[in-house]
Amino acid sequence: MPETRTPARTPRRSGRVSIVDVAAAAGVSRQTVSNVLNGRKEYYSEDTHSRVIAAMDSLGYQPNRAAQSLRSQRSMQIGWHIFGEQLQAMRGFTLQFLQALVKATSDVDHHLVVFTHHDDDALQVFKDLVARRTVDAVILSESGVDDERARFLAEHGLPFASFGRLAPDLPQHWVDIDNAAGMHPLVDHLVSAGHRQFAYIGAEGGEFWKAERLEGFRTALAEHGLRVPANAVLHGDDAAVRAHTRRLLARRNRPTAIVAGNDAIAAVVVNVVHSVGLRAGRDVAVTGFDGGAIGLFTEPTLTSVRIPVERIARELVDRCLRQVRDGAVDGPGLLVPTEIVRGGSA
Amino acid sequence: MPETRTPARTPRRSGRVSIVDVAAAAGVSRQTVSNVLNGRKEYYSEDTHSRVIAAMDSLGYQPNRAAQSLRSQRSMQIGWHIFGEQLQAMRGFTLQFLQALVKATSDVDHHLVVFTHHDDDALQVFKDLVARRTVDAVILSESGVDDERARFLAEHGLPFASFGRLAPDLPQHWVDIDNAAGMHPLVDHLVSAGHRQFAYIGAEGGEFWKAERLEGFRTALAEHGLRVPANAVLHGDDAAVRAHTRRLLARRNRPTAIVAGNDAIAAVVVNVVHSVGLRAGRDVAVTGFDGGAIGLFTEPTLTSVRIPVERIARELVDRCLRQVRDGAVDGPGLLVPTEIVRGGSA
DNA sequence: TCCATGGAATTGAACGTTCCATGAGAGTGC
DNA sequence: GCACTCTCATGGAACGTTCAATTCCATGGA
Repeated sequence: MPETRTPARTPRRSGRVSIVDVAAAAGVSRQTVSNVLNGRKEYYSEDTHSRVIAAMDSLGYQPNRAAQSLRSQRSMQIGWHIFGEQLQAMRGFTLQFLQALVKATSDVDHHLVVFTHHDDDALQVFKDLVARRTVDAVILSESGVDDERARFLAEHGLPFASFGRLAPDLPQHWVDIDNAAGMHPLVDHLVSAGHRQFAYIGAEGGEFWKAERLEGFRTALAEHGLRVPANAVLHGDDAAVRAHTRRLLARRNRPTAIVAGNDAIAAVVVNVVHSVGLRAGRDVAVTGFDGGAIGLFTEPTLTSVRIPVERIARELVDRCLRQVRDGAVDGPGLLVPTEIVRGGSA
Repeated sequence: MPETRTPARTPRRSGRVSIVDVAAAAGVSRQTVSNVLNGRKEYYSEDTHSRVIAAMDSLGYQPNRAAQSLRSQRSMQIGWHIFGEQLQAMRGFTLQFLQALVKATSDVDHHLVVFTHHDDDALQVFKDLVARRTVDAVILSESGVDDERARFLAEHGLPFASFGRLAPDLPQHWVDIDNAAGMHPLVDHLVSAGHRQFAYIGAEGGEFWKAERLEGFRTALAEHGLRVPANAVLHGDDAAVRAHTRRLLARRNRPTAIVAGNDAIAAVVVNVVHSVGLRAGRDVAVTGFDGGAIGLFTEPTLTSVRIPVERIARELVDRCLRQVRDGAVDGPGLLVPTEIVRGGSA
């Protein structure tokens, strides 16, 4: 009998082309194809490499993620966890950040899976992630310094990276912007434009970045020998911002420059400025912070501080993968610089 | 030697608890645990069911996605593909839609994977998806009637559902809002408030929904015996919208109501209205369309038409899963109703 | 001649689940 | 008592890949 068994050329039931089909076509073994696929150059010759590549191309082979994932214990997926508030409210750069994350992950041949929590237990999502290993790592954004999500992930050994500084006893896997430093060019610009009377309107809430922006604002002013009166530093939600702004503008010695804690607030301020018959950028300078799309929809457009989302996304993904590859690496956090965006509002 | 080899009770190298551990703990077979897991009630008794559940709980068992996926040929993941423009521009509900999708997918025990394309070849992403089967189905948003993505997916047999109507020769797996119908209550409201002089400012581009909103606007007016003058129907990008609005407001017989094609445009219009010293909602009525977060950031807030994103997301996911389960089911598309949102702008 | 060396490739096993075919045991009908 | 059905349960195989160990073969030194 010339051939006892010839299962080789049948495309197998699933119809999809697998690694063994490629192996057969290239005249090598399964494992060799796998090695080529994973670029383990020390295990194959230049010649076989090209034969395998040719076979893969001609068969239109694509490795099966589930199989790779099962065997290698890697999902090739990165999770992104966001709070509902980030979506509800118009945190200007959330969308840009999403796009940046999709790009950053796909650049390293990974996929981005998005998570939110809906019920009370914010950690439930993470318990599932840890147990089922559906993602190799998690990116947290809008994290507080003492983020319970980060703490949980650290305890359970799931790699993560956080957009926002973390407490010293947590692994320092974070990327953040230097909010305080970002304020300086903004203030410099305003002062050199002749402004001396300032007001600050920030978002309510105790997050680190909120305090830091205000602090940076104060420090920057101080460098010019200026200070902001205590009654001109205000906080609040949407409605409060409107009210604050109206009252500020009604004062006898009304501020000539209103510095907002973020673009969304600045947009509201601009609106209120107009609604009382003044003009932003001419009668009152208004600045934001984010540098996102919101600033383009106001009239005039916002002068703001741009957060380099693409860079941040890349760094976060990079930190995640380093942990996946090398185990827990506890490097220092990273502060990325911001840059000022000139619009018409200041 | 007392022990030659005893791999039995050792939790196996990976350290994770698997289906066989549960089986051992419950005193049943692997397959029975699997059956319980998948709710195949005809294959186990009530008694074994509770024993298995108890064992799973006490061991903290979570099924391994990769293994399930490999064997069952289901990834339990749904992809969402978006164009860069949806992220760059402030398509108001993109974020809300994201949140709704995350919720809708997690409600049916699936995950959401987000895709964009970066290079020229928009279909490259889909070629990968088809070949690697990383997702069971794809959700398209902002789809044109003759969407090439939908056509490609239909050809390659990957289930999909589209937010936006599709050409008749494509599988009718779509959900959409009735833009024309949505305009009617808005116009009714304006007319009953006494408005007779209308203008319309829409986004540029030939998308179906843009034409339909304008058409709905016209029809609704006609029902009141009114019509909009040809020179008061305008289109354009951001800058053009500003210019258009200024010119409209400068006319001797300026419109008393400006109907915008979406919230982003309406926001710009409101801004311009204020910047020329008028007040939206008092001197000029302004309406939007989307009913998203943008409308809350203008002063006054926008009167608009709310798109029921949660409902749409649910329906899209549902359509996807029906295809995955039952094969290609070619039901009719679904038009979901909108509702008017009352803000201060009209 | 013999053995160590090392590059290139191969084979058996394993990852954790579900599919498939089969089996044990109890109940039913004749 | 026997065949039949029905419920519940089982073990082997398979999904497609990578890990770990092994083989093959040419080379070179002792």
